[in-house]
Formats: sequence, C-alpha cells, structure tokens
Amino acid sequence: METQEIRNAGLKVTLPRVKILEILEKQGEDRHLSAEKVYKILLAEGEEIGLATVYRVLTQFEAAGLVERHHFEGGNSIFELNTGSHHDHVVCIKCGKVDEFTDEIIEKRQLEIAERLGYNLTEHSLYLYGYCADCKNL
Amino acid sequence: METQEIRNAGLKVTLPRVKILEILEKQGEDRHLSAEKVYKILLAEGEEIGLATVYRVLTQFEAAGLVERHHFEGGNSIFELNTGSHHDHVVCIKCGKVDEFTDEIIEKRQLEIAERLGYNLTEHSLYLYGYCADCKNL
DNA sequence: CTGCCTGCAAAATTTTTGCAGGGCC
DNA sequence: GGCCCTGCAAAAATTTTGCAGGCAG
Repeated sequence: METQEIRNAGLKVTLPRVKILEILEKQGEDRHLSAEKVYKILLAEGEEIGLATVYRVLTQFEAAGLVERHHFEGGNSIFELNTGSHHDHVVCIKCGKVDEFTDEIIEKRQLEIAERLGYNLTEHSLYLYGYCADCKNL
Repeated sequence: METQEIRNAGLKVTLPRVKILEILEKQGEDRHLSAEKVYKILLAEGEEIGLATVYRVLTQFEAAGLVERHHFEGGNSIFELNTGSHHDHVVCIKCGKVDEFTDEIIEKRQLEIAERLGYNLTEHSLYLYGYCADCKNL
C-alpha cells in the first residue's frame, strides 16, 4: 500500500518514509500536522528519526504530489495527505481545529477573476479563520 | 497627516514611525512590501533605522489597524497599508507582482460556509497564484 | 523628568544544507 | 560497489527580545 505510493514517487522505500506516510494516513481528527508534530509522534512511537529527515521527506512527498503544504497563520507550515480532491480550510483561531470544505461557486469565481486580471491561475489558497462551535462560547 | 494617524494609534510620533508610514503611503506599483524591503528603502534614503525597529513598528501599526500583514507563499510576511476597503490578492509566482480584487459573491459564500460549519468567522485570507500577463509568455 | 522608543546584538523559531556513515539493489 | 538515504550538527532565514541610552511630551 504505502510502499507502492512511495515507489511511484520515484523514492526508495525506507523506514522513515513509510512511517511518516503512515502517520499522515492515520487520518483521525488531525489530518493537518506540522513537521514538528510529525516528529514528536515519531519519537512517541520510539522511532529514531531526525527532524531534518521529517522535513526532507515531507518536502519530497510534496514535490511528488502525495502531500500538500499549507501556510496557516502562525508561522509554521502544515502538511496534509493529498486525497486527490481539492478543498479549502476553516481554522479555529483558539483550539487549532481544522475543517475542510469545497465550494464550486467560489472555485468558478476565482478562475473568472484571475482571467479578468490577465493571470494564468495555477494555484490558490483560501483560509477562513474564526472560533469553532466548541470555542465560541468560552 | 501621518502624524495624526500615529497619534490616533496611541503611539508617539517619532522619525522611524513617520518614515515607515510614508513609505507605505508612497503607494506606487508596490503597495505590498516585506519588512526587509521597507528596511532597504530606509537605508537607501539614508536613514539609520534598525531592522528590528521596522518589525516593531509594523507590528504596532498592524495592532492599531493601520497596516495589514499577509503570508504569501515564500516564507516572509508582507505588509500593506490598510485602505479601509477589504480586498483579496492575486500574486504572480514569477515576477512577484500583486493585484487586488474584491468579489461580493465569494465574500458572501465564505460567511455562509463558516456559519454552516459552526464557525464564528473573524478573518479570512484568499490568495490566487499564477503567471501575470507579462510573465505568461516567457 | 518620566516613560515610551530605538539601535544593536543576541536569542528564538522554523527550515535547509553539509558531511560522513549505512544500507538497498 | 554505487548511489540514494539518514542522523547530526551547523547554517540560513525570518522575526522577536533584552538592554542601555535617547527623545517626545
């Protein structure tokens, strides 16, 4: 399973890569992880993998299209397994919870706007920030 | 002019603050500057202002609502004078040109989506990336 | 005068890179 | 054996902070 994805990316199947991919696929509540977070999970699982390797592997996965990198507010990068279906994000500014959504209307408008301004749209990022249902009442 | 804005922000009117505000108001083609860029402009004008001060002042201006801080792809923060009218951005991934736009339909959809997901929307960022008219044909 | 400001240097944070050793094919 | 891969430590890049002196009000 993972081994094939890694091979398809033109990378050797090694322990760090398999482990990191596994963590990203363990898509529980948290599909959106920082490199630091991935690193800590690895440590917690008793793996001896360096933070530099985590960054290297995530960057390689990103180049291969396996993973997407986001820049939410707060400085550091957040990584997410690429599910193949594009979506945007809502981030809770209190607890950090992340929800996903897609909206055809917004997608279409973006293309129209880019075209109107003379741009050849290749990518976009849309992040909504606010208080989630749980944090709203605190 | 600028002095009043600074005073209204509850800050003392000092040379660095006036100078930085002036640079941001010199809204030629480039209204979108990194701290580093502002610093270099100051140096080019012969001012003896430290980079740390540039960051401090920009952060204060941001807190006062005078300035907006953006996180385009590429790591560093970009600052822009707050004109009072909200807008989103299109960024050329080749030459770095920035265009602005607003779209009522997108704005409305964002609110609806946030509400549907239970979020109390406080902020959002929408960046489109692509090749601008000039870079498209290179 | 008093307290906010500033420049400088050092620290903090996040991410990248160099290098020497190891393992896969 | 050759080459890709990894851990470690050092380097980079960006932003923040501590401190001692200065200036606005």
